[in-house]
This record gives sequence, C-alpha cells and structure tokens, in this order.
Amino acid sequence: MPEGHTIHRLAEDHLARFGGHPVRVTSPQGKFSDSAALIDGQVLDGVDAHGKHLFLGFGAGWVHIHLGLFGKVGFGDAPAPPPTDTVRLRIAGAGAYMDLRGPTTCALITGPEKRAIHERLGPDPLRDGDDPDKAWRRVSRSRTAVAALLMDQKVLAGVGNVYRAEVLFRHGIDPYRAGKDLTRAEWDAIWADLVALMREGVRDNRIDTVRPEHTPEAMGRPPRVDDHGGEVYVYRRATLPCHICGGEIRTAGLAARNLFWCPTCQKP
DNA sequence: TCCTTATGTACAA
DNA sequence: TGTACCTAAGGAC
Repeated sequence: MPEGHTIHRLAEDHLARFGGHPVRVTSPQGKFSDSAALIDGQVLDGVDAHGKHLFLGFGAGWVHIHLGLFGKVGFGDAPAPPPTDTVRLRIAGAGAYMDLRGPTTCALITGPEKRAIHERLGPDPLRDGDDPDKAWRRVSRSRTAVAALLMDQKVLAGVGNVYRAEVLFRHGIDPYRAGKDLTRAEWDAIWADLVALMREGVRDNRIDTVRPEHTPEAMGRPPRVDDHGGEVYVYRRATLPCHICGGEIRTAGLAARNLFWCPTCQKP
C-alpha cells in the first residue's frame, strides 16, 4: 500500500519503536540472511525516507527498503511470535517487533550507495527544503502527459497512483495534458497541495483527499469510506458518479497503471 | 482451488 | 511496450 506518505510514516514508526537501542535482526525467509547477520545486535541510529525509499541506519550501513507494489511492514508488541516463512526481514526490540514481507528491495548499502539513490530521485513533497523548481524545470519542458510525469520518481519522488489521480482532480487538470502546457501557477498549486495532502497522509496513515465541503455528509449522500481505507474523488471509482458533477468517473491505462479521472471536472 | 488484482520498478526487445 | 518479480486478499468456481 505504499506511496510516499506510507514510507515517511514507517521511518517515524521505526525510530519510535527501535531507535537508540540494539535490536535482533533476522531474515526468516532467507534472502537477507547474510546482511541480517552483519547488523544483528547493532543499534538503530537513524532513519531516512525519500519518496518510496526507506533507509534504516546501523553501524554496518543502511538497510535500504523499497516495498514495491506488494511489500508490507507489520508491527507488533514483544514478544514476537514465530515468524512465517515469507518474512524477509524481522527486527525485534525490547518492546516491539516488525516483519517485512514482499519488498522489491531489502539490501544493506553504504553511505555512497545511499547518496546515489537520493541523486536519482526528484524532490519529495515530504522532505523539508526539497525544491519544487527542480521538478518544474522538467515538467515545463516535457511533452509527456502530466499524469505520467507525476508518477516519474526522477521528476517528483513519493507520488503514486492514488495521489496523482487525486491531485489532478483537485486542480481540475486533464491527466493527458502535456507537462509543458501547465502554468507555473498550476504547478505551484499542485506542489503545495501535495505537501499538505501527503503530510496529512503521514499523520493519519491513509490517503484522504476529499475536501470537507464535498464529503458525502456535506453533499447529502450516505457516508462511505473507499475500500482502500480513505476517502477519494476518483481513484478506483470508475463508472461511479463524480462527487461534484455526478458524471461517470472514467478509467484508462497509462504507463502500465490504471488512471482515473472525471472528464467533466478535468476538461482538456 | 484457481484466477484476478493491487498505492511499484527494472530491464529486455 | 511487454514481462518479470515480490505477496495476500477476495471472488469465482
């Protein structure tokens, strides 16, 4: 379930549960066993997150985690139960444990390797001080559809399929519009909105994008929470009525992912 | 029990 | 553009 807000939240959660104390590190599934042995018993002394990349710092290096599409982190209270055979990484401390399953990446890397990852990622709305101008320089020169640019982690880090669909809806922007046809004001508004939405996402650990005046309650419709855990305008709402205009939400494939938008509220 | 689907990315052709 | 990879849940049989 990972967009950038999930990863930043995980960084905070790891620090809160394990920071400053030695932990047991194992790989019940086996693929991370050699590296786990190198950090087992060390102190978690720092965490970092950039886009969808999570970094856990130990004396021996950084554990680089990318959840991909299927990866999941589960926390629990100590004592940890026997792990199941799909647990790639288990970290167990005095009061809590975490199990990582199904990640695209779980690897022990060096400081320079970590730096190289930061260098190939675009600015992240959740990293204080990241510069939206860096993203604007690429967006404003590109003929690529803005919906594809928002998902390109080299342009902008942390936005995934939900935030891209929702932020374009909130700004009434057609997903197929070329990046170079966005105005500077539109880009600044999108960035500011992502900063606010994703910070809320970290705080609440879910994606909510519907403005108070558009909630079902405010619109006189029955209350509802979307089945991915938050309240949204268009994501996975294909063929359902738009919260604002009542027209049908449309879906189409774009860059191997499902795109959702309202053709009435997001005119070309 | 099998099939589909999913908030992602990398690499081959 | 297609395909491979990692896992689990839900729905169709």
